[in-house]
Amino acid sequence: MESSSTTSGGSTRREATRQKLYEAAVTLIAEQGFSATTVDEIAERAGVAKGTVYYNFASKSVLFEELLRHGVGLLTASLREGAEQTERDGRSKVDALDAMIRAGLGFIAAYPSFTQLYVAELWRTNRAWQSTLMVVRQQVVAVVEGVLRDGVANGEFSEEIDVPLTAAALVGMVLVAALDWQAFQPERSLDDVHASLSRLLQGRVSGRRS
Amino acid sequence: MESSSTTSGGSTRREATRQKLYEAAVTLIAEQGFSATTVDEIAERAGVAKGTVYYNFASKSVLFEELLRHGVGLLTASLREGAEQTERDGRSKVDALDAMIRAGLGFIAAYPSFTQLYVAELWRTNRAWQSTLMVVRQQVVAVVEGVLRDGVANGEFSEEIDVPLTAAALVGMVLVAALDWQAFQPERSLDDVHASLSRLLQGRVSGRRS
DNA sequence: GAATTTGAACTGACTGGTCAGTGCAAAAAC
DNA sequence: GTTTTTGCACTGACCAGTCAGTTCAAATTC
Repeated sequence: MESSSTTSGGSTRREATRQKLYEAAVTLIAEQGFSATTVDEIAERAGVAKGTVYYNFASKSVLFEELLRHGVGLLTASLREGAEQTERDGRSKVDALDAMIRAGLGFIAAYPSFTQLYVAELWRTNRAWQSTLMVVRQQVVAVVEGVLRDGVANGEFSEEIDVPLTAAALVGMVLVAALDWQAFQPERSLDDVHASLSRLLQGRVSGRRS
Repeated sequence: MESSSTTSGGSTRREATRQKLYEAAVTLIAEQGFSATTVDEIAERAGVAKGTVYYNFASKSVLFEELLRHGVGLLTASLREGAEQTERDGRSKVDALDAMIRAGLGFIAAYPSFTQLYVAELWRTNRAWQSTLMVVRQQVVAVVEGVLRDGVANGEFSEEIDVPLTAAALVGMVLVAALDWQAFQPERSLDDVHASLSRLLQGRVSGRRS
């Protein structure tokens, strides 16, 4: 999150340090995983001493949990914003979904490391931060669920759809398609990828017309 | 959990030991990640001495790479089998896709740990087994791409679709939906989940009543 | 307004523990 | 008698977390 350099109360220096640590940690953990990433590495990459990490965060796990929350906050905000724009224009819910897909792709393009890390850690079981993961997952899926539910309510979507499951599937579709895009065909444009997913969403894959 | 001995080669004693090690490693690594899982744990869970691990595999990484290849072999076989069944019946390519989704869900239900591990490790960069990951990803996506290409060729799918990207998105959709199913709503039946994804695939979400 | 004090932020050497991988003699298994 | 497994002691590297000490800007005192 941007830190307004002035504002009262909180020490800005501390906030800046935390931000640097988030940025260092997110890339390292995305590349290597949580356990393979050492606190020394994070400190070095952030350009601070190891002690500073522990001055700002109670432990390596806590740093990770707060990083997760921080990033998911950005993601959900971005999704919601995408959806709300179409809402203001009084467009359909399919358009809202479409806008969210685009917003999701945009976010992932902007923060690929965070997305990598999110996908890699989300379905692990028996870990210290299990509850944080659940919360964080639910926050993302809930945004999509909201739009789906609205669409069902106004008759735009079939009542037969399973809202939670469909929402999860949509999120997965976007996440995985985007990661694949970044990792294996980064030359493609966002519009390109968005168009493909849009087509898939609207069932124009199995329809024969052009 | 349990799996029959894998077809080929008579079960040498060595083969059986390897299998036990795969099974032990897959659950542990799925839960904790590669780095957080120790060789001692794997040996203990497999009911084998640590020396045996190193008698059978050159290193922890090699064990992991071979485990990946082994599992992806099972997955692609299962997907292909699903698709081929509809092919024998001369059904449409949508049906083949549908059958593959079902086969994928079935596989994931049977080997949830492997799927967890696969998703968690697939988009990591800068790791020792990078090349193995690429190969293994391509094998899975290629199966889906094949069906899509066939469908485009016979006019059943629009020529506008981006085959590689759509294939990746479909794989992602199934993987994530299935992991979510297992992790957060395991009481649902396979049929249930399959029906939802099927509906999504065929664009009956945004469509009018069926 | 210069001198002094305060305390939040930061530093990095150090500790106690963990873990991948080795070596090898003896026992099983085939 | 060859292959495979066992058990276990050992090593060297690595790492999370600690803590006594440093820095410095703002607050306080004179």
